[in-house]
Amino acid sequence: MSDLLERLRSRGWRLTAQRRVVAEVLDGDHVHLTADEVHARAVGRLPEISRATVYNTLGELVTLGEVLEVSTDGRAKRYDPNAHHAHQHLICSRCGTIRDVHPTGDPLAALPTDERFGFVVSNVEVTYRGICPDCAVGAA
Amino acid sequence: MSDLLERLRSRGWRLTAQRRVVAEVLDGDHVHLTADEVHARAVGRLPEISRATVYNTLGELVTLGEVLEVSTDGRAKRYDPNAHHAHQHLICSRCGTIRDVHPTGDPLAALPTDERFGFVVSNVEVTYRGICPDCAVGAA
DNA sequence: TTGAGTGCAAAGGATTTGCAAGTGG
DNA sequence: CCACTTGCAAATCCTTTGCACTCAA
Repeated sequence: MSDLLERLRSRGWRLTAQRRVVAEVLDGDHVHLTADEVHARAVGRLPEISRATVYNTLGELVTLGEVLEVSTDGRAKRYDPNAHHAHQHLICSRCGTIRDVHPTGDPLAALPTDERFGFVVSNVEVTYRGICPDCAVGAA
Repeated sequence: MSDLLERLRSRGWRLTAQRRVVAEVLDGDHVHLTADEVHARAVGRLPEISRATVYNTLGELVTLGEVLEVSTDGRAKRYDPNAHHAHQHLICSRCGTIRDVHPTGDPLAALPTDERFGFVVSNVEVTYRGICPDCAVGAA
């Protein structure tokens, strides 16, 4: 559902064809794409869109808090459109697939005050790594 | 205490001046340096050492499991010499400083079986983000 | 001795930037 | 209309690579 575009518009975000396309690409699938993959899909809908614009737009969406940046161990960052639900990532070490999983409690509570060293802690990222079922089958 | 070099030697790691220097730099401070920072400090002890060698060596140490690669949100990876103690990271969103903190329980246990989607989960990374005391003071 | 390790410089991939031209509100 | 966006290409940053040379074991 594209309440993403709604939210952006109501925030006074200048809506251009390029930006709409990027938002739609992110909103469509719930996979976690790299900037380049977003660009590739965007080109399918709007052939003239440039890579720079995709980067700009993704950067803004991250700043606005509508999209999350996920740095995997590999090189290219991935973008997670699911920023409004607290969730964590489960990454396959072999093929790189990312799945969203949902925490049971508040993971922030796991850090006791005496381990905070005076930091004001506002956020936790939790990433599980393992082998996905598909890769487990394919493994030697 | 450089049992790091001990361990490496006993694993049959070919010991060169460059490798020793890199290991010493990592072993010395418990900060989390970028490859370039490691190189800069290594140059202090061994002026001819090249960046490529530092990258090679860091990569090997990671492969050997002696050092951990930490991908922060920024660009350059940081290297964590504290690979033998289970720990998590507390990162200052403003200045990028990384501190090690120590988990109370096993964070792997926090992911229930029905949230594992058939993955064989072997590892969790937990990263807390916030503002460190120094930056809190400096903030407007 | 001799293959593993090194340095250099050039290649590589991901992302950013400068600036002229386009366009949404 | 006009400040904000875009596209393009070149630039930048981090990292890897190819290859001749060196050195630890």
